[in-house]
Amino acid sequence: MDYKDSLLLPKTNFPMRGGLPQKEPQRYKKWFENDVYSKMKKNREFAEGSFTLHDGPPYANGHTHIGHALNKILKDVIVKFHYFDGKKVRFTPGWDCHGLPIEQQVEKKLGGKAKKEQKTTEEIRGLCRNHAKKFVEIQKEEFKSLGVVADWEKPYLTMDYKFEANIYRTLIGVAKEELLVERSKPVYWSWAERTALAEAEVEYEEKESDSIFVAFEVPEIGSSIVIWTTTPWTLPANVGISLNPDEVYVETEKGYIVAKELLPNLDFLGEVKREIDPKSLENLIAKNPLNGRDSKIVLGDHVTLDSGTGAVHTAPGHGEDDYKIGLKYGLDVIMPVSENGTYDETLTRLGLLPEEFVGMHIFKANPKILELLGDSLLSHSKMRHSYPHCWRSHTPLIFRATKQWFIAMDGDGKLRETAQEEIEKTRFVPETGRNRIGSMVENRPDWCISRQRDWGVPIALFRNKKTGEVILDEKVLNFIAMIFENEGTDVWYSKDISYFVNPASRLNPADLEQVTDILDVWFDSGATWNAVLKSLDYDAGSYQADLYLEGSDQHRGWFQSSLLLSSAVSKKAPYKTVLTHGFTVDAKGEKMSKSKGNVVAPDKVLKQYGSEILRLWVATSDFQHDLKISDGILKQSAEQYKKLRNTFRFLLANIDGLEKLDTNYSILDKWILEKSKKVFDEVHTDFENYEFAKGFSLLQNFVVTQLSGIYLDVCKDRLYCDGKENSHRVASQSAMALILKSLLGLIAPILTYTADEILEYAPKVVKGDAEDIFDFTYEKLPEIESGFEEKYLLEVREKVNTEIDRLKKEKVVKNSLELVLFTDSKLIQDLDRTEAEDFFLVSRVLRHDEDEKLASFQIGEENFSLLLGSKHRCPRCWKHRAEEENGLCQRCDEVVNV
RNA sequence: GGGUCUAUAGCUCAGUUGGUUAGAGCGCACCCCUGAUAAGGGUGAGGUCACAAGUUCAAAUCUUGUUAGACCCA
Repeated sequence: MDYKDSLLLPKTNFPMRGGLPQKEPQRYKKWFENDVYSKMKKNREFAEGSFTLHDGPPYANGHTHIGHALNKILKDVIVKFHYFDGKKVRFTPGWDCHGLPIEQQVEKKLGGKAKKEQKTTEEIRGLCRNHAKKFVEIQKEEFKSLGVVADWEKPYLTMDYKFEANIYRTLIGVAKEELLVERSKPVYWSWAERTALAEAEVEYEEKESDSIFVAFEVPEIGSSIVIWTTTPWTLPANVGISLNPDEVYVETEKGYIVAKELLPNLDFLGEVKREIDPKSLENLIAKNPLNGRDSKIVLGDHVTLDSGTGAVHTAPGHGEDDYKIGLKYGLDVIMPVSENGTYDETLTRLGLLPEEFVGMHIFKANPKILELLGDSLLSHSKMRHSYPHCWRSHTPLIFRATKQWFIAMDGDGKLRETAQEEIEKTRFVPETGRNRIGSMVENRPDWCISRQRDWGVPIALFRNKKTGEVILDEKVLNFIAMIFENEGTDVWYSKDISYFVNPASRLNPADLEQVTDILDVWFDSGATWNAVLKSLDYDAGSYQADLYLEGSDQHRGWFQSSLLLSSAVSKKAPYKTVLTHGFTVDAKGEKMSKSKGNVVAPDKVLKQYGSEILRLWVATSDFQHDLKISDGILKQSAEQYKKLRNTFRFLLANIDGLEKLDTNYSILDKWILEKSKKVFDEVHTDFENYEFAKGFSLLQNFVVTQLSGIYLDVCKDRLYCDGKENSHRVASQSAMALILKSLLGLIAPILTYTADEILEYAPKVVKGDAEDIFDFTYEKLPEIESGFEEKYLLEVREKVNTEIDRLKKEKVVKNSLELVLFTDSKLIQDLDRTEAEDFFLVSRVLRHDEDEKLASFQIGEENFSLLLGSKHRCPRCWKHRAEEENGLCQRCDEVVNV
């Protein structure tokens, strides 16, 4: 007779396979159509704790890559963790919309620079705006397809009118603190295009230059320092000579000073006479042989001995390093070159060169300068080298000091100091981030915030045409901010100047001119704490944010720009915690690149595996270092997912029909509840500390080995064979329901989709009144003492299994239920008989030893043996407990015949 | 070239203040079940802790160097 129909076999409609790539988009669509983020806000309206994650804006250009996916998934997981933990959460996503790359894309679309120049600034800005808008929408959909829940209906865009106004207001705040200063600084300059260039616009090409060695006499010591340069035209602007403080210099018998190491290459200088410590030369004055002006000897680490003489001609108006060392030693920034690359009147005004040079192009002047050097020119040759060129005109670039706006790090504002103090107060995860940003803030020069570009927030200031003085009157600036708030900043380029002048200021527009520089985009994103968190324009949470979370490259970027602006204006950091993640690399740990062909694209992962697998990959990777991703690694995540999904499925199937909890737990129920609580609590703590990989592997391990591997397996007999209302059975179901419920809340931040799907199939005892997973809160399991001697009993079980495995391989038995376990262990004898049988998956556990053992072993003093049972196989439950052939065992008989 | 960081089984990760024979899961191999079935269970094989020196009674752990890789800067 077939008793299968009399069993209570597991039953659920929850599908074994997820079909994630097909089904995820549908569920996500439903979430967003029902505005799940608003629901989350409403559900926690009166919650006690709160958590603000302030989103760092990705750049609104191009599609998202796997690094973006990692970043947003992590944020989503953390926000949801706090949500399911019962807190009020805020997560307003944002986009960085201004800046050069977008401007370049627009120019490319227009068909080049000439076409672009036919358009007005206003028109260009309109095109940039549309470009950014398009990619905001594209990226938004890509993020949503990862299951990321955020305020997608009202994200912040740095080009929102109100946002632009608040960026500008942040600038006003900086000015108010007297941190805004104007100063000359060398930038890449294309004389052919008459414009400053960003570093991204510089291309290196071969160029032939003059290579000259020039002697600068140092009257005080009666000898000459020899410098080497390939840009003779910069010599008029020379104000210093840099030496490396850690190298040895020598004076030759001919009276020339150079680095000792380089002398062998410079045979025209003669033999060594004596060694010189460069520190002894610091601050001495050499004479520029061109014009007899002073040239101060300074010391700097930037001096290398790769080539030249170890003594570097220093002109702060014409070089980055020169500029920096110039700041340190207070050297003048001299800049005698005009926009189009010709010398200007500065030559005669400062006595740099004779009048005939005024108006002459610098490259044409080179030979004449060489003539003028006379005997001081020790050597001259031509050389070819890689030299920066303008990407458009392909003409050689120059470094040219121009007026730029800076945020002063030191001085009265003490910005550096404030920022450093705030770093101390901030929590960094990992802790090394503190050191990293700290050393950058310690060493960074003043922040140059001006750019000579079209697409950005204008440094909207007035300058008096005659005096050159800049108006920083707050009333004047606030008036402009008000206009920006309503109309955006594009109007700065279209309306007449009088439109912006506050009538109450008594300024005469005719006396003024507008500054047309724009702000560095890092200023934009650095002001998000002000424009998003402090303004009332977004419901984005509170200032300071609980968390900023970005890739580790942002120590230099957003973390720092935000810290500086917030420290400058509000005197504190914008964040309480800074968390960084590493970069995604391939299976070998190398970075992804198109040329290597090792790029993992998010959309491909979604199509092949689904977002849940990508999310699981994030949760199981140690994101504080670099994260490896490859098809093989994703396959592994997919396997883990399957195991979890099936365990959930089995739990659902086993509690089918459970209507009311029965807490008359058996010792095994108590054991798994106690164990689950311990594990879940620990996992929860790990998640709280952002240790997802650690927590998740603990969870996975528990699910595989204890829950699925032991408990669910050993409960099969009672679940299938006991009577439906049997307390033994229902108590186990109850334990499973409790575990399922808690487990759902625990994984919901990571596998939100799956948790939501599971809930659809869950009985009322688990689901309660929840419509979906977002109505859930993680509930800790109750504290239960099982008294189950886990360590010992698991050891016995393992040994029993080893023996049974051997018997199976020897073809002695096929199924462990054919066996009876004998033991004199008091601990096991004291267990409930059924619990013991189930735990070891044998038909009987007895205390009296007999002959004909199939196997025996000892653990400590205690003896165990296995032998074939003397009773018959019950055709219903398959335990060997029936008194006669083909007869039911007592339990089954009662179940079937009552 | 400089700064910061990383390296533990094929893969993903644990590994307390130095202290027994370095752990887990996945994957793999072999076996069982066919009442979780494109599932489930059992057993097992995998590691010179990147490499080399040093400190120590004792090093995956501390120090120095080397190699490879990542980010930032020059």
